[in-house]
Amino acid sequence: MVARHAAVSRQTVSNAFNAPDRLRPETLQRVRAAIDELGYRPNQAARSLRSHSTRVIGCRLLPSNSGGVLDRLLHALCDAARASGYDVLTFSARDDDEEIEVYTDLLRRGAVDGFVLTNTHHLDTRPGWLLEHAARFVAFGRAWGVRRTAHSWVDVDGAKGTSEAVEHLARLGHNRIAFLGVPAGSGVGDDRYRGWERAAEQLSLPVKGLAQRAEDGIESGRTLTRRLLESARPPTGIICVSDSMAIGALRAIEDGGLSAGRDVSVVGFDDSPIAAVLRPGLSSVRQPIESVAHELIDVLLAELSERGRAPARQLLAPRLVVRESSGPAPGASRPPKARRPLPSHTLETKERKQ
Amino acid sequence: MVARHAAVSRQTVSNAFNAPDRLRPETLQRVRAAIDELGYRPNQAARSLRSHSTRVIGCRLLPSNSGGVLDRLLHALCDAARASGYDVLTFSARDDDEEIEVYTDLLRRGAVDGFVLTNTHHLDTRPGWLLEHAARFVAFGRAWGVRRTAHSWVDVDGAKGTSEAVEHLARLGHNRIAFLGVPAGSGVGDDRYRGWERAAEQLSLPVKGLAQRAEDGIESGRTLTRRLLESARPPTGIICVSDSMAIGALRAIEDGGLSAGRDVSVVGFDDSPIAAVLRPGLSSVRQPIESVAHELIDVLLAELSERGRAPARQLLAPRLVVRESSGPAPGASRPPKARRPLPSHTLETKERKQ
DNA sequence: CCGCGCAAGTTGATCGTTCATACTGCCGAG
DNA sequence: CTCGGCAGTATGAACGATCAACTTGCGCGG
Repeated sequence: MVARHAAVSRQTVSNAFNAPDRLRPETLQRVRAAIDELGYRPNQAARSLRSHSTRVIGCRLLPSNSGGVLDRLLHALCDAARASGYDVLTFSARDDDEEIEVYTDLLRRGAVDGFVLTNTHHLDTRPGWLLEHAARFVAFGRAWGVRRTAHSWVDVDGAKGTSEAVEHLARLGHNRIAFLGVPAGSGVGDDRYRGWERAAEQLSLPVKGLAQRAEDGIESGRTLTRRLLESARPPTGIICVSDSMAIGALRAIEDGGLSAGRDVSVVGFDDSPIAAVLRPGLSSVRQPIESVAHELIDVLLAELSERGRAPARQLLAPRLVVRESSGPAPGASRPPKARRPLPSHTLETKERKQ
Repeated sequence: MVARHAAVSRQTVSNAFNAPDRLRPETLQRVRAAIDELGYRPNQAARSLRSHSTRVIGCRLLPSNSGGVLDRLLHALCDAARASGYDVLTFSARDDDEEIEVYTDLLRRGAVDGFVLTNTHHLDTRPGWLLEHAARFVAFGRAWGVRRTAHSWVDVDGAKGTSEAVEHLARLGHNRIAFLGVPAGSGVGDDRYRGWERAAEQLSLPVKGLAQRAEDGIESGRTLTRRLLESARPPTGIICVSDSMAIGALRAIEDGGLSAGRDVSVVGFDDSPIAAVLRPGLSSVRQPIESVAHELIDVLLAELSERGRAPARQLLAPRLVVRESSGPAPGASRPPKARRPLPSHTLETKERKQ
């Protein structure tokens, strides 16, 4: 400890970092001056060894198909973590089992204090494993398919997102609004489906035959949309569980010689970078990823500091980003409720940070 | 050290990890059995403290605008690092100065052994700073604008990529091939420009007035392409420094009532996920990011193990991914050299891993 | 028969912190 | 005047591995 440059003991320097309120202001200032002068930073390894906390958080990289959401999350996580004096260690894994192997390794080696779980899904084995092994973690995504969640999570209210999408289209005069979803059983998909269903029922819009489901993907979206458009009473608005589905929907609309945003409106989910680049620009529900990251870190740090605290849950609201793929319903020259400019949704100008 | 379960000393267990060749095979096996049985892993903090190596590599997250390249790189880096017993610690930074601040912090705290530099650019201050502070690192990207590079790097031969794009279009019968670039001075942009120029001259194709430059972006690509198409002798092929530029080019072609891939062919650079999703699909030069990541890790580990070794340089070749945006030149019913199926370029089927 | 050298494994010290506890004044109550 | 209590600081030990130096056993040449 070279910082006896300040004529104090090691421990006092240590306290200057870890418990500054225990020092007399005068001493603190002297120690801080010495620290700055010498450019001293406590060695991480020694600190971890003694205190059994590494100040590192582990996070699996998602497969890149998540449409830029992971990218934003990781950025925001790193920022939020660093602001609290933590670092983020990333790893990739082909599947959940491999992820658990990495957990085992990192925990046994004492390389991380806790984890941020991403991409939680129905019957996810990871939370149970982590609880069993007394690891600290927080999930981005609720514990789908589990009766009582015993762990902390932060999530985005997908139902609210699709509800708002329905309301948005309804305000534009649409009265047959379809939903392109994924097969029942996926927590996220069911959540978004319910938002559509709930809003449609509240607005007395039809739902029968208007919900189509298939595996996520552009081709799925295209096929399902073609089917919808060829039906006896085709919808004029389509809300999609993902942007990929929505891209497929846009294609099917073009395929049918129709114009997206004029003849049929489409809303996607996740506001992936592609959404802003497509023509027409894809209206999409954007998750407040930056806030999610902050909450994740907050919750995880609470989890780390207090053993055995009650699990925290945070549900954040997404926001609809309106682009050209959603427009007034055909024939509705004066849409019922949209005489005033739309209040709750913002028109996007260029790139808008959350 | 609970692993005296094997009736040996601590140090022998340590050797089983760090120098297995020093143990008698028989002993080694006994120790390994005990390790497996107890699920023991050496504590990272203690190991780092004593050995002054953390087995962690720092890597800045790039701003997400890099069109998916960073995402792939990070995945591959994590995989390659883990395969060599290292972990990757990520951080974000708004600019190079902030990045250097993080370097300072991580190095002083002894939290990482070295860095992978991404997004190197003209007159980059980071390599100099790192060299000056005796930090180990390897750059993804050459040291542009510096006479003698004193550090290791791995890069992709951008000139080769654009050259191949020119050859590809030439084989399809195009004889006026333009280039959309960024203003001179950016190393990457100049490199890609030279590839176009070199190939065009070798094939005796005109270059005069066919190279247009502006800041990277969709709108730039659109403007430059409009200008080209309105010129006296418009090109039939356009090679772009980036996919964003190429997207702009596609739009300008549509704007002009032309068909991309039939009337005018377009080739982008980076093969961002958007390229496969656009209609027509965008032909694009794909960087071998996974190989880059492996090389980066190899070079960095060599750098870590041998102090003062000569800097390593690796230049890898990209590969053109052909999609619908590049087709036979209009009027060239029998393109000169393409009677046989194109040999060196593969037609993409769905998603192709590098 | 001695001693040298090498292979295989052991031991004490050490890395740079923080923990637990002990010390030192100083103040005020008894 | 003494002593308990407290705030502020100092001291010894410990965290769990690796390093460097030391032991032990064995084969082999002189």
